[in-house]
Amino acid sequence: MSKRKKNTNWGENGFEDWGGYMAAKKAKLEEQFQIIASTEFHNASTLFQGIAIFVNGYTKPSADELKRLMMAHGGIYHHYMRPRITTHIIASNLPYSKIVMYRKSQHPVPICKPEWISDSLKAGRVLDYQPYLLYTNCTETQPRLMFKAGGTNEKLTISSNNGTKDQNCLKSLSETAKQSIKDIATTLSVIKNNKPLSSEEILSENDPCMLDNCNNEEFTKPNSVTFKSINAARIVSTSVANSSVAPEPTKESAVNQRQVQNVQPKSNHNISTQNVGFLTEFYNNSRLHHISTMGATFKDYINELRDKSDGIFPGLDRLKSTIRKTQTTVSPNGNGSDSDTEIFDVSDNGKKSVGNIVMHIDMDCFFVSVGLRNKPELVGQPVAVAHAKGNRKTRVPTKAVEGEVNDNSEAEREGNMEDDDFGSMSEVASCSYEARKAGVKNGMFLGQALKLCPNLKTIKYDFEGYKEVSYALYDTVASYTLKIEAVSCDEMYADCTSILAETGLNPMQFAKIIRKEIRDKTGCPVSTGFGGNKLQARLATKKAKPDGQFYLEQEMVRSYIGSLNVRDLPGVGMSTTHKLKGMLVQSCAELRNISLASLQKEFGKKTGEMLHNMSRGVDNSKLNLEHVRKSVSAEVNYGIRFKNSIDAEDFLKKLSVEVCARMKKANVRGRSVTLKVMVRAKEAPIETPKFMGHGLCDYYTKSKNFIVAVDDEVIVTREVLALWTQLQQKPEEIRGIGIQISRLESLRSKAGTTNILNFINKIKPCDSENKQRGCDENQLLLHNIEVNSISKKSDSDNGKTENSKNLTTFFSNSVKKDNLDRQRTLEYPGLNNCKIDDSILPALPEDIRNEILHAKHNTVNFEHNKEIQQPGPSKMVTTSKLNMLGKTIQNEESLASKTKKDVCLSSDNNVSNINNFEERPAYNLQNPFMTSDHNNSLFNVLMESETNQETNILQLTQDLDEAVLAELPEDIRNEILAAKIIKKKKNDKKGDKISRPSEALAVDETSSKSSEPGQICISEKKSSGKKIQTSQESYFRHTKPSTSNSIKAKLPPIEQINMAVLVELPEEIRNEILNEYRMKQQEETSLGTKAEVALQTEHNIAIQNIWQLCL
DNA sequence: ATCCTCCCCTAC
DNA sequence: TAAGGTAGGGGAGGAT
Ligand SMILES: Nc1ccn([C@H]2C[C@H](O)[C@@H](COP(=O)(O)OP(=O)(O)OP(=O)(O)O)O2)c(=O)n1
Ligand SMILES: [Mg+2]
Ligand SMILES: [Mg+2]
Repeated sequence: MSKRKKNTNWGENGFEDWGGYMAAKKAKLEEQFQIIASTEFHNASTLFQGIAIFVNGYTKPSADELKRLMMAHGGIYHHYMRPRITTHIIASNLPYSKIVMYRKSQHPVPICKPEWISDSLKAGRVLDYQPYLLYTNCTETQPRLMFKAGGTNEKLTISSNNGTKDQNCLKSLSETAKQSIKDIATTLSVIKNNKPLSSEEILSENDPCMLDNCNNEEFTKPNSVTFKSINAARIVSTSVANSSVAPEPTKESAVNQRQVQNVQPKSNHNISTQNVGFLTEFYNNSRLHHISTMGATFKDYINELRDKSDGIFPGLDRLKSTIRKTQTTVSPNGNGSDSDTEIFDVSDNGKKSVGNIVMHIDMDCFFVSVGLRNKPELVGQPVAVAHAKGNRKTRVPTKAVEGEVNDNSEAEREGNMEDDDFGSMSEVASCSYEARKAGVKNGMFLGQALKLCPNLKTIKYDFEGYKEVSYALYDTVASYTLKIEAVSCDEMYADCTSILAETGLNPMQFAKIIRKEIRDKTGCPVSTGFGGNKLQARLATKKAKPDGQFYLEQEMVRSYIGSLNVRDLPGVGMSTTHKLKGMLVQSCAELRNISLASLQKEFGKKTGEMLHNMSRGVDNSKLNLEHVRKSVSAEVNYGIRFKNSIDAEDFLKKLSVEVCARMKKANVRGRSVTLKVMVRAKEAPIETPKFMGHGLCDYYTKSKNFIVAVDDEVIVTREVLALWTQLQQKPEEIRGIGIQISRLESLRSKAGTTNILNFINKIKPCDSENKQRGCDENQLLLHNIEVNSISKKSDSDNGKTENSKNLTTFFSNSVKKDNLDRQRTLEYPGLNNCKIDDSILPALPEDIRNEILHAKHNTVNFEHNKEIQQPGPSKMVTTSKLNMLGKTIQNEESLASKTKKDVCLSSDNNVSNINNFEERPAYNLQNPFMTSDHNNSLFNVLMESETNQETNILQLTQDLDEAVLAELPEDIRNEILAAKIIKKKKNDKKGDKISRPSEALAVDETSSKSSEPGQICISEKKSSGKKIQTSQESYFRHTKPSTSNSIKAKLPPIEQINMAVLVELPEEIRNEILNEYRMKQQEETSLGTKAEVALQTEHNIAIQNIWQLCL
C-alpha cells in the first residue's frame, strides 16, 4: 500500500488546507425524482386550501413533488416544521424519537402518510386523514425486517407485510427498510435507555450490518445494543449463501474479491459502483453533494421569495413597531440598563450616516451545531461531524459505543501512526470551536484530527436537520429584506442599509436581534459581520466568530485587514497563498506593498487587481441578487470501480439520467455536454489509500455541443456514451466520472434563445460567410467530423497538480508497460517521432494499424513539430484529431519532462473519425476520414468520400433522423435543414402540398418518441476543430455540388422548431423558412385549422408568440 | 479588442 | 473502511 504523497509543494502546514485532496466531484439526487409526474398546474385548484404541510424525511412522492402538489392546489408547503402554522406533517417513516417529539410539542399536528395527499388529489377532495395517520398501527404497512441468521454469512433482508420480497434488499436496503430499523432500534433504545437515539446515529450504527454481512466486527461487539435489540424485535436472521446474496456475482471486481479474501466474510458494501443502489446511496451520504445542492436550493429559494414577494417584511415590520413602542416607553436619552431595551435604543444612531451596510451571516460550525442541538452534554467539547468514528486503528473494538457519540479518548487506537498515516481517512465535515483550538479544521481527515485532538468526539450527519435549520435561517433574514445573496446553506450576504435606516438601529443592535431570533428558532449559534461592502462584512464575520458579531467600521478597515493573513482573504487559497509567499508576502499589510502592476503580472489582470483592492478593503462587487445558473453537473469520484465496460456504461447511463433530472428540476436545458473521467495514475496503487477513494489520478475531459439546448436523457445518454467510447479508457482504471452540462438556456422566459429579442439579436449582421457556407455543400462532409478535444491533467491526493501531456490511451493501454515508461510518445500525426513498438501493431485494429504505418512512412515535418520542441507555456494538449480517431496521444508524464509535458500539438493534425458506435450507422457512413494533406492513407479515404459526395449528401438528408442529426456539427445541421426547406419548397412548387408535421426541421419522426420535440442534438466542436475545418475547406473548395434538389421534406409544426435552430441559419434561408410558415399559416387559417395547433407548454406559447410577431 | 475553449482555483 | 460534489471567476492562448 503506497503512501500518500507528501505535500511538499505547499510548505506551511499545508495538508489540512487542502483537506487532503483537490476538489473532487460527485453527483446525483435521489432517483425518486423520476417518479415525479408531469403534473400541470394550469387550473388553479384550491383543493388543499388551509392545509400547510411539512414533509419529514424520505417520502414517496418526494417532498419536492408534494411541494408542487400543494402549491398547485392551494396548499402550503413548509420547509421546516412551523408550530401553529403547519397543519400536517407528512412522512412515510418517522423514527420513534421524532414521533414522540412531535406529539409532545405544544401544538401537535397529525402525522400523515403522503398517500393522504395523493389520494385526496385523486379523489378530488380532501380525504379524512385518519386512515392515513402514520403509526397508528405501526407495522401495518411497514416492511418487516427479516434478519437471516446462521452460518457465517448473514444478510438482512426485508419482507414487506404483503409477503413480497424485496429483490434488492440484499444489496441495499430500501429507505423504508432502513427507516424501519431505525424505528425499531430507536423504540427499543428508548425503552432500554430511556433516551431516544437520533435516527442518524442509529442508522449509521447499524449500517455496516445492514449493508454488509453481519459478521462484521461491529456486529460482534458485545455492546451492540441496538443490534441485539433489533434481533429481539422479530427480526429474523437467516443464512444466505454468497451467491444468492449477490444478484450479480459476476460484478465482483478483482479488488472486491481481494477484499473478500482478506476480510473474512464477503463484503457487500453498497459503496462502489459494483453495487446496485450505489448512486443513491452515495449521494444520500455525501456531505459535499448535500451542501452543493442545498446551496443551489437556497439560491433558488431567494429568487423564488423575491418573485413572490408582496413587499411586506414581517420581521422588519415587527421590529419597527417594537422600536416604536420602546421609544415611547423608554426615556429617549437611552440610559436604560436593561439590555433588551438597550437594543432598541436608537437615540445615538443616525449621526454618522455611513453608506451602504452589508451584512454577512454564517452559522457557527454548522453541522456540529445542528448535531449538538439534541446532545447538550457535548456542548463545550471538541466535536466533529464525520462518517467514521475514528476507530480505524483500533485493533479490538472493546469500546462500548452507546449509539450516540464516539468518545475517542477511550478508544484504543494503535500507538504511533506514521507521519503520513492518518488513521481514519474519513473527512471531518465540521468541527466545533473547541476542536479548532487543537488545530482541527473542516475537511481534515478524522485520523489526523484525532492526532491533534485525541478527545475529539464524532457525531453523525443529520442532513435533514441541516436543511431545516437552513430554511429557518433564510426565512428569518428574508423576513427583513430580500436583498440577499445566498452563498451556501449556512451563509449569506444581505444589504442592510435600508433596514438600518428604517429602524434607526446600528449594525450591532440589529445583529443582536437577528442573531437571537435565529438562535431561538434553530437552537444554533450564528455570527454576523457588517461592513461597507461584501469583503468587509465577510472579514468582520471572521472576527465575530464564534457566536458573535462585529461591525468593521471604516476607520478600522485598514488596520484590521492589514493584520490579516492573505489566506484569510476570500478567493485566496493555497495556490495564491503559495505564490504570494514566494513574493515574501504573508499579511495583507505586506500585500499592499506589492504594486498593482506586479500583482497583475503574476496573477493576471483581474486577479491582480482583486488582490490589490482586497488588501485595502476595497470591494466594488455588488450583491448578486438574481442568481442565474450557468451549468448543471453530476459527478462521482468515490467508489468508482468498474470491472468491464458494461459496468462503466451502466453507470454513465445512470449519471446521464441524473444530470437530465437536474436540468429538468432547474428548468434549464443545455447546449454542451462534457464528460470527465478520472483515471488511476500509472504510478498509483490499484487500491487507494482511502477506502474506495479515487487516489492519485489523471483526468480527461471531452465535450460535445448540441445545436439546440437539450435535457432529454436519451440524447444526453447517447452522447455521453459516445464521449466515453471516444475516451478509450480502461474501465478498471476509472476512478471518477463526471458529466457537466453548460451553455444553459432557461425554459422560463428569462433570457434564453427562445426569446424573440435574442432571436433577433443573434442574427449576425454579416452573413456573407453564412451564405457561402450555406451554399457549399462540401461542408457537409467537412463538418461532419467531430472535433473534440481531450485534455488531461494530473490530480494527486495531496492536491498537488501536475500537468501532463495528453495520452493516447489506446496506445497506453496496448503498449507493453515497459515501453510506457519511456517516452514512446505518439506525436500524432508526426509519427516519424513515434516510438511505438512495432510488435504491438498486429494487435491493433486494421484501420489504425494502416494509419500508423502510413503515417510512419511519412517523414514530412509538420508545423507542429516545431512547436513540440519549444517548451511552451501551454499545459493544454489539444488532440482533436486523435480524439476523432477515438484514440488519444499519450505522452507519458514524468516530472522530469516538464517541457515535454508542455507540448502543444498544433491543430492541423488530422485524424480520421473512426467511431464504431453502433447506434449511429448513418453517421459512420458519412464520416469521412480526415487527414492532413500529407497523410496519404487518410487522404485517399477522404477523396473516396468526396467522390460520392453528392450522393452521400442526398442520402444523408433523406434518411436523416434525429440520431444522425444529433451527430452533426451545427453548421452542417443547419445546412441540411436549410436544404430540406429549400427542397421542400421546390417540391411544393411542383405541386406537393405542404402539410403537417414531419421530419423536416429535424424533429425526428423516428426518435420523437424518446426525445422531446424541438430537441435536436448536434455534435460539434470548435477551437482546435476549426483549423481542421479550415484545412478541409480549402481541400474541398473545388467541389461544389448543387444544393440538394431531391430532398423531400414537410414542414414541421411551428412549435417544433426551436428558435435556436433558426437563429443559426443564414438569413436567406431563415427568411425562406419564415415565408414557408407564413404560407402555411395562411393555408391553415383559411382552413380553420389553426386552432389545432394547441400549444401546451409555456415554452411553446412563447414560441407561438414569437411567431405571431414574425409572421 | 473580443470571443471561445480548456483548464485552474476557490468556496462551502 | 467510507460516502473526495458542484458552481463560478478568471487566465492562457488561439480564433476572429
Ligand atoms: N471542507 C468542508 C467545509 C464545509 N463543509 C460543510 C460543513 C460545514 O458545517 C458547512 C459550512 O461550512 P463553513 O465554512 O461555514 O464552516 P462551519 O460552519 O462548519 O464553521 P464556521 O463557524 O467557520 O462557519 O459546510 C464540509 O462539509 N466540508
Ligand atoms: Mg459556517
Ligand atoms: Mg459558511
